[in-house]
Order: sequence, then structure tokens, then C-alpha cells
Amino acid sequence: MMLRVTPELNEVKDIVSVGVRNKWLVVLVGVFGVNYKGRAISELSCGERLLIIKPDGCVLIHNSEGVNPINWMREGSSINAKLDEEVLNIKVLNINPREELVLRIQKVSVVFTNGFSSVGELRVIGSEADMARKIYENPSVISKNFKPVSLEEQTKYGFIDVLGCEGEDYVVVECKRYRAGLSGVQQLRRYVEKFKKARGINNVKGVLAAPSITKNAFKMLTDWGFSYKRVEPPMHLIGEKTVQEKLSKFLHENETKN
Amino acid sequence: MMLRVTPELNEVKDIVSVGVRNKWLVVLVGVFGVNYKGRAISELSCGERLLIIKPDGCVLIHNSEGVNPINWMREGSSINAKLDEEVLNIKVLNINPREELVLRIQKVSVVFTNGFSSVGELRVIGSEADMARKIYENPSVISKNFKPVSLEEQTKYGFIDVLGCEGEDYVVVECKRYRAGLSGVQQLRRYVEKFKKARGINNVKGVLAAPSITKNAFKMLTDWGFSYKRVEPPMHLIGEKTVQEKLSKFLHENETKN
DNA sequence: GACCTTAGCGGCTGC
DNA sequence: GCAGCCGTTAAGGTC
Repeated sequence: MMLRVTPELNEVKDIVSVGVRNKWLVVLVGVFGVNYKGRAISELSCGERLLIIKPDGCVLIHNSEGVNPINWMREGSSINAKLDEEVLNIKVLNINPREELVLRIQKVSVVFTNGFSSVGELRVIGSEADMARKIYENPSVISKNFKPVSLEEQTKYGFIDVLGCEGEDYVVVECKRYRAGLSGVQQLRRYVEKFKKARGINNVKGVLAAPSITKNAFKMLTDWGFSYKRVEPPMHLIGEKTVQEKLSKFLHENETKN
Repeated sequence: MMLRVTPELNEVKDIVSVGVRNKWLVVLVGVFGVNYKGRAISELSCGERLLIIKPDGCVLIHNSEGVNPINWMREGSSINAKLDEEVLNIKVLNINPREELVLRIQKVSVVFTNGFSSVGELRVIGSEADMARKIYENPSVISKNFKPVSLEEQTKYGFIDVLGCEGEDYVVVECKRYRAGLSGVQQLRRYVEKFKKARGINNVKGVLAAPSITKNAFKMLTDWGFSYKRVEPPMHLIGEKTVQEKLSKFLHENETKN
């Protein structure tokens, strides 16, 4: 590990270079400005910021606020530090897409680099796919006679979350985890139209399943003859205990399956 | 500033607490696992990771790879560190939406906290709005007779990027900065239909302007009687010099306007 | 590789 | 506050 507090810029250059060459993690707090040219152009004037260079070569520049970086480069970039007079210039290059980031570092309060390799797996439950699965397993939330047929069925025009039957009719279900908006209604419309055309039939219903729906979306939906079904997503404001039980259950099931 | 290398966990607790209380930046590299409960549920097993707590209270947990954090909490969270036996537990709470993040820290290689306040402004050019402006100012990229009427008409009939006329007809233009897909076609369709209905007219054309278009999207577009116009976005693979000129020009114009 | 989708999307703008 | 939508969107899956 290498670490310096309020270092000279040539020391910073060395630490950054070593970190990058060894594919270590580099963290730097200092005063610098940033220029980006690539998919867009941006100019960020000088200020105190946090620079992170990860082992995979991606670069993050963070402000004092917010979850997202104010500037960044994706993995696989080439990184080069050069001391020009009173400024340490770090140039980050990517090909495909061709883009370039230049940092003009004036002052550094801390910099360090260290070997860094994350292991460990992230497991998430509560996605939209989980919601479709919930409907597939509890078809009565759509209607008494709804019989699900397929889940996440791929078509040329996107994939249908749940497809099923209701008596003589087909039913296409589009799920939204949160309040459904216009685009969800249009997705549903697209799937229903394509399904009708592909099968040469007309008895296809469309259902939008979501915990709630915007006013405009509801109007559009009913204008087109579709219907809305209120369905709570798998993880909507459920209490501590339930969550714990669900998580344990999920993890257990997952482990026994593998 | 406070900084420690391979500290004891009680020292870590103190540094984190001081940093959070003072609304400083906190950076920590160590071995820990993470549990999240809120909009979804996730479990991240133990591994070496980077923790950042920003002055605004948002929390980022980064892996050795990728631009995005593997776990995070948005600003305004309450943060509490507690030492339980051999583990330092940091609990982060947010209300609205109610969510909770728990870190189980086992080992720390570096931790520091420091005052941190970013100033400086980010200016970006090359967005979709810039593309609409480009079309508005160079209407011939749509067609010889195209006469733009309004730009980013964001309220009346939806967010129409560019609205214009072509002889007797109205033309609705939807822009995409990158290869246009199905959703872009649907947006266009929605705007055209809305516009027709609002005006009670039928002579409305729809044009999708983008550097390229997917095969399916093109089929859908033509099926519905709309057309595609290849338009390069403002910043597509342009050379160094051009970029510099554009940026200077843009900045200059912007400054003289203000 | 093209294509389509979701995301604990984030963030912004307009009402 | 809601609603709609862009993003240097990113990341993941299927065909």
C-alpha cells in the first residue's frame, strides 16, 4: 500500500502510476477540474472532489453530493499521468466508443493505492421478474378464470411478462413494479397487437398489472379496451419480520435448488 | 482530518462517527458484507470493498469493478455505527421510501474523513435537446420543404421534440441520439395521435430522426406510415479539433448570453 | 453481435 | 407533490 497526506504533485503522480500499473484501487481527494469529450462534451471547473480509479480501469469523479459520479469513464480505459508545471494532468482514454477524460489536478489532500479484489455475490429479490412469477403462481390475482401459460415469453417485439388464457380468450399481462405510466400501456398494446397478428386471432385481452396507475395511463388503457389490475409487487412496504422470512425462504429455496 | 491505516474497529467507529457528525467525507477500504431492505431485498456476502459516505448523507459501496455502486443509499439518511463483538455494524436508515442498509465490517485497511465541499459547475453539450435544436436550425436535414414551428413543445401535446410543417401537412419529429428502438417509434406514434386528436385533423406526418434504427423498429415505423430520417447527433465521432471549436463556440455563446 | 428490457434506476423539468 | 422522460444511462438476457 502507498499513502500520502498533502503530498507534492510528483509524489501523487508516482502513486497513481503505481496503482494503475498494478491494477490496484486508487483513491484521491483533491482540487481539480475535468474535461470530457466523447459521447458528449463536458467541462467541469475546478473544485474539491473525490477521484477513484478501480482495478478494472474505470474512473469515477465524485462531488460532495449524490449517488452518481459527476464524471466517469467505463472500464478498460488507459490512464496516463503527466506533470506539467504546477498541474498534474491525468488523461484517460477509451476506444469504442472513443472518449477521453482529462483531469487537471492542482492540489491533493489525500491519495492512496492498495491491492483490492472484491469477492462475494449479490443476491437481490423483488424485481419485476419476481412479480411476474408471483402472478404466474397466483393466477387468481388477475381473475378467477385466468390460467397462466407462459412466463417471460420472448417475442420479436419484446417479451411478454405473463401469457395466459381466460375461457376462450388469450390474456397478455404486462407487469410494472411501481405506478404504471404511459409507456407501460404502450408496451401492452404492442404485445397484444403483435400477438393477435402473429396468431391471426382477435380474442386477446390485455391486462396491466401494477400497484397503481397514472390517470393518463388509465385513460389510454381503457380507451384501447384493456384493463388494469391492481397487484402489489413482491416487496411493497412490507414489515421487518415478513422481509426476514421472505429472504430466508428465498435463500433456502435457492440453495436447495442448486 | 482523521486517518488511520489498519486500525482497530473501535478506532474506525470513532472516525466514522466524527465524519458523519461533521458532515465530512468518509472513505473506508475494508472487508465487509451488506444487507439491504427496502425497495427490494439484497444480500451481499463479505468481501473487500470501498465505502464512501458523503457530506449529504448518501452512502456508496463499491466493488473492484464497474461505474455503479453495488449497494447504496440516497442522501438524507441517518447513519449509526455500533461495535458488536468482533464486528462493526453500520446501520443506514432512510424514511420515504423506508429503506435500510446494514454493513457488517470485519476488517479495515484504510479509513479517513475530511472536510469536503465541491464547488464548480458542470456544463454539458450534446444532449437530445441539442439534437432537436440542430434540426430546428437546419430543417433541411428532415426534408427540403420542412419548416420547423416549435421546439421541445413540452406541454401541449406531449413532449414533441420538433414540430413543423411540410406544405399542407404537419410534421412531428422525434429525435433519438443513438440507434432508435421500438420505444422511440411508440413515442412518435403517441405524439402524432395526440396531435391529430387535439387539432381534429388528419394530415400529420411522423418522422423519427436518429443516427440509425433497429430492424424491428423500422418495420413498425413503416407499418404505421411514419418515416425514418438519418440524422447524426451533434457529437458523433467528431475529431479533436472540431470538438474544441464547438466547445469554445458553445461556451462563448453561453457566456455572452448571460 | 443485434436487439430489447429492466433498474432498489437517478435526475430533471413542468405543472 | 405527481408525471413524463432523458441519460456520456448501465447491465443483463435472448435470439
